[in-house]
Amino acid sequence: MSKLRHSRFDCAPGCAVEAAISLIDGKWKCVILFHLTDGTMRFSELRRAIPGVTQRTLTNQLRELEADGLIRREVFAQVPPKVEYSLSDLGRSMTPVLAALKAWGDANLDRFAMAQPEA
Amino acid sequence: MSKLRHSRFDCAPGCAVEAAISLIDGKWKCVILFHLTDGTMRFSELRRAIPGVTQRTLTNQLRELEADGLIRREVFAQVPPKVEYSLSDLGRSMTPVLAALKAWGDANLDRFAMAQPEA
DNA sequence: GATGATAGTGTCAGAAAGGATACCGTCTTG
DNA sequence: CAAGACGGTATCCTTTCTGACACTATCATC
Repeated sequence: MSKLRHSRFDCAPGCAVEAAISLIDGKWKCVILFHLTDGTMRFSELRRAIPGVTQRTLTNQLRELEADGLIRREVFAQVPPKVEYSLSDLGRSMTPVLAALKAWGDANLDRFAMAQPEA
Repeated sequence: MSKLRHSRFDCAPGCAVEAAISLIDGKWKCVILFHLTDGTMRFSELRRAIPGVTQRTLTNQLRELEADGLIRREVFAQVPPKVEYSLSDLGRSMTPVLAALKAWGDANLDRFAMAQPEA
């Protein structure tokens, strides 16, 4: 469980990469995280920012991210309910990963861009 | 059957990230990619290297990785069949992403203690 | 003749993820 | 009074992923 001893990638069961992936595995999680890197957002803001995700799914993903300690959830007990989501320190530490993923995506998106519907 | 597997990458800045994630999303894909960073491997080698994955699942994951252009598959038409898998250039370009994931995992694995009963 | 190694494929089945839809309570606005 | 915004829940459903298991073909070996 301590650090993997090889400098090269090690893929034993329970490897660190798998663990990291498991946290951002989810159809919308990385999108959520990305939006939150810009700053705090309310639930409805996220919903509008990510068209195509249903309330239920968004809630689920947020709950999982929260359970994994990647985001913080602040509830304001006021009459029109207000809930703010923001990155935790742990979530912010994920930024390099997201950056690497984004860099890769940006560099290679065109390769398979044709294989998708126009939408 | 290799196209609509990936969700649409049309929208936000997070889409590139989503695209990248979708390629390594799969229970064993990053494990496979890691093993292949060491060099070419045969099917049975991978199978032995990754205990816990079934033949069928391994085949599926390899097929998807191949369909996504991350790995190359070379079939040698000889009597005991021989198939070698190796990273493609695209697959190798994913290395920084895997490295970032591994770095994050190494740094944070202890935080959330996804303790695996690993030797 | 039987068995094993190789690299799969085919079928079945369960789990999990995600989507559709409806509903909740409160308050404000029309 | 009714509708809408807010941040969800609850229920149902479908798709997808993954595992278990059996089966194939060829050749070498026992």
